[in-house]
Amino acid sequence: MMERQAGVALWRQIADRMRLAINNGDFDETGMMPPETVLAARFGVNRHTVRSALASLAEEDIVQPMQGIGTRILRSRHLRFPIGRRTRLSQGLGAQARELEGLLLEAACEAAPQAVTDALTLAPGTACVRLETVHSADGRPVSRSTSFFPASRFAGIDAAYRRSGSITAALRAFGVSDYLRKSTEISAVHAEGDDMQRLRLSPGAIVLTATAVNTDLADVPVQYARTRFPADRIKLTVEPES
Amino acid sequence: MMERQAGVALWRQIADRMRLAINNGDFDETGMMPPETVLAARFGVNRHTVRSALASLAEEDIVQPMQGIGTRILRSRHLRFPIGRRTRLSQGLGAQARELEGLLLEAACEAAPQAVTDALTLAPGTACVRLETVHSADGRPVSRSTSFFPASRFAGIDAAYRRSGSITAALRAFGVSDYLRKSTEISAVHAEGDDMQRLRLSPGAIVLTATAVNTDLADVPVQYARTRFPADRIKLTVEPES
DNA sequence: CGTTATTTGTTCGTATGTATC
DNA sequence: TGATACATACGAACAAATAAC
Repeated sequence: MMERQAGVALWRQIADRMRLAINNGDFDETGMMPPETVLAARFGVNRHTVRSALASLAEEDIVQPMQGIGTRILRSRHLRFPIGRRTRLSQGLGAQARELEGLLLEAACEAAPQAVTDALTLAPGTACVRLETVHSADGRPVSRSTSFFPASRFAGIDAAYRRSGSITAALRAFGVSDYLRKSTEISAVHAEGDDMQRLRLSPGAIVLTATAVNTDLADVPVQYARTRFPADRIKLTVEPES
Repeated sequence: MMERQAGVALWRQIADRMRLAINNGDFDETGMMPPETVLAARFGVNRHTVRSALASLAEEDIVQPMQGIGTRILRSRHLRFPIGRRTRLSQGLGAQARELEGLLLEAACEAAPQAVTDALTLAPGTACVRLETVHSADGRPVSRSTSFFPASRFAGIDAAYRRSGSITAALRAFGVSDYLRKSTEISAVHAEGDDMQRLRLSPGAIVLTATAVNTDLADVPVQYARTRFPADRIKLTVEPES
């Protein structure tokens, strides 16, 4: 039935499937999880194993166990983040959350890695401003970004970002009235280290990674960004649009 | 150092990181993995643990251990699958593999799930033709698709697909000369059941899931498809185009 | 009001897998 | 290779809280 002895604990596999079912709205009628004994029978495992899985979901604030009553579902549903010609981080999630918050974790000016200079068509080792940010929707972290801007043109953009809390506004302060998404590359990996902490994920959680290059209206690259989204909280959508 | 009691065995976490490093081209210069003792030191674990991780990668045909010499890297690099206005499964991967093969696993005509009828703007429970396919590049499975076509318009499209091995050709046989990608939704989950077998993945492996709706030139929905890509073999790219 | 059924919470014990030395 | 410590999974209870009668 379910894979054992594969390097992934049974309780975690079950936690994954339950999280998915919750996000899929499978229990929306009652707002409660089925009883542990029922879940154990459904997955063909011991009740203890189901309890471990539920404890893991409770840790993530997805469910709340209540003795004598059952296990309540606290959160469900994905947010959608649209990727298109004019992709803006804050704007994309705008209507889907009551409160959206951006936080600048770190800013530095340094020689950029080769992947960055290649994408921005800069000479290898060119200095760039690097911004590390996290965005939260209704108190839940939903994205973690690492951005690079050519330092020659955008020195001090970190201060502009700090003032406005917006990349769009910060770029405008440097004369970039508008910018377009040139390319986006999407992959997915298991969460690691800093991302796990910042996005409040448990080990084994999946992050969607979008690597993007933005250009100004003259088609000159202005930003290279790698944004990580928790796959259980965000879906990416691609909308054909001008 | 690395997370314990996390539901994911250390050797699997390390296998994940090594697979990522290999795909990232970190060992391209030599084409060999560093010695086990070096890897053990780098990850801060016992050599046995590294050996378990390497055994797992060998099982996936990613590396090949050779007595007295070292561990050779067999495969690396991602394929890129472009998503755009005119997304075609075979065409997208065309130039990146020597040999591309599509296989029809199953065809059926049945009442479609609600998610499908909603997306295709059909009445709930409308009959659809369902096609289950796998695509392989150079002998490696790279995608697993489930497609739905309204049965009233496309009855027998399975035969057309069987003849041509192409959705584009099969649709053309039904008078759809061209079709466009209306929407795409991307998420990522752990591989399960049938997908694990068909894509030859190990448990805990990540699959990128693209759910798409295609319409004909009159903007009438013709196809609903859910395609699963192994995240360690495929990256999705979003290209703004005409 | 107490009784009963349901449901989560806890404690034993045992066997196997994981990781180190 | 064997010894050791801990995590995982199962099984069989029993305790505690809640709801319905």
